[in-house]
Amino acid sequence: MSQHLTDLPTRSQATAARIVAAARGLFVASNYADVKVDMIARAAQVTKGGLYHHFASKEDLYVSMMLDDLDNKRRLFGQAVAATGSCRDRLARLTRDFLELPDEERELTRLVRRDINTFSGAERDRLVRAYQKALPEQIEAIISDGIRDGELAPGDARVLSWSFVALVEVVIGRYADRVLGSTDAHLDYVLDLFFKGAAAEPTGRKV
Amino acid sequence: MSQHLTDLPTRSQATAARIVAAARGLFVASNYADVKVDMIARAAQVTKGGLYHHFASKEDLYVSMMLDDLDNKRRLFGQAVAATGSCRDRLARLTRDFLELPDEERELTRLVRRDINTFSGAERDRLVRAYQKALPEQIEAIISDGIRDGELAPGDARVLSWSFVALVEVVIGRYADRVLGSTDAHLDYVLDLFFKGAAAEPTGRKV
DNA sequence: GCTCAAACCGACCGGACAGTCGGTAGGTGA
DNA sequence: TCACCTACCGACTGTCCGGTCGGTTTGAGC
Repeated sequence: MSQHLTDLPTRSQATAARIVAAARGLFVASNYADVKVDMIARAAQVTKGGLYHHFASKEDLYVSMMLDDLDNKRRLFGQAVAATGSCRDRLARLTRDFLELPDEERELTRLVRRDINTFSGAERDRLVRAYQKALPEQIEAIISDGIRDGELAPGDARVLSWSFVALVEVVIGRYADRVLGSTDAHLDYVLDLFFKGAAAEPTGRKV
Repeated sequence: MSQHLTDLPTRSQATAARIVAAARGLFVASNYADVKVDMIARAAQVTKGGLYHHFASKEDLYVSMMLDDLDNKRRLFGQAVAATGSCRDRLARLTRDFLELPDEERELTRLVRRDINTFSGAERDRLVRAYQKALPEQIEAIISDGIRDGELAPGDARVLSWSFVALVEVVIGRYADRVLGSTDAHLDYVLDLFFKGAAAEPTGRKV
């Protein structure tokens, strides 16, 4: 190994990375069952045998790909959690970081919810846990602070964080993405709706 | 045909209905690919041959099942659209009608979004159109009225309606369902969040 | 330039599963 | 009771695809 003292990628690592990249593109475009191992291999310029030299199974490849990505996202969004400022500002930062991701990486987030029923037992749990650590839990942390500081009305932080995630997913949908235009418009829509609601003017009436 | 002057179900119709009912239960529990035709047949007390006597293909069975159900929902939610009253009241009625549906029928709504990528071309479009007619379009109609009457702030009614649907889907999730308890609590959560937002108090500040 | 291991190849295997087809059962009308 | 038609049966088939395995290539170290 000429590379044993550096962290330049070895040939093996480069091939594995090529396979993962090819898999990402295909899995984003179609669901788990419709992506064939042969397609991934061809897209990655490897044969099936070569692919299986690096990954134990199709499921292993999928899970590796997702866990890598979710760990990156966890680190990325962790910055917003660690940031100082109002709850709204920190949520804005996190959401902006998300919206400015390359299309493919942003779309990957949908996959967990789309394909999660495909897996069973241990692998499924690993995926769910990684997803929760990357997104809902970090948003929940910010929202909990918001509630504690009186910026948000008291409520279940986890349900609120899932609601927030759901709203973000709406604005990255095909139609909403087109209607809203700029990233700033997306951001304003989500934050305004989440904080102030859709009513025409602040209603002060008792419930 | 002894039944030709009545609308009592014939033996054939009864069997077809049994198959559809069995398919519903199984498709709600697992995704399209994981439900085998043999399982549906067994659950419906028919053989595979019998099943294929009534439906041209697995896809045909799935689509028939969904179109039937979506048409029922379209009629059900149409009542809220036709109702008089404030935008909030009509949305509340529609949402309550939805939340009070039997579990299985409520869950069916998720399937469209879950399995839609499984199909291609014509069948896919039919499903999407039926779904849009049943849910987003009817909500959009109510929301458009709300904007026109000044009850809601100006905005894209379709994006708002999808946001509303997304919030409803959150509260029927496992965790939120448990935390919120009663149907009324679900309803209040969704409507308050959608209309007034999550902020602690009505903010009057200029944007 | 020889050696050995890791990387890679691709024809093949075997199980799963949607769909078929030749046949039987049951009921209806003449 | 006979003729006929629809409903239903279930063993079988063809295909698709994840995974395997005996082999070849590559290149690092000596």
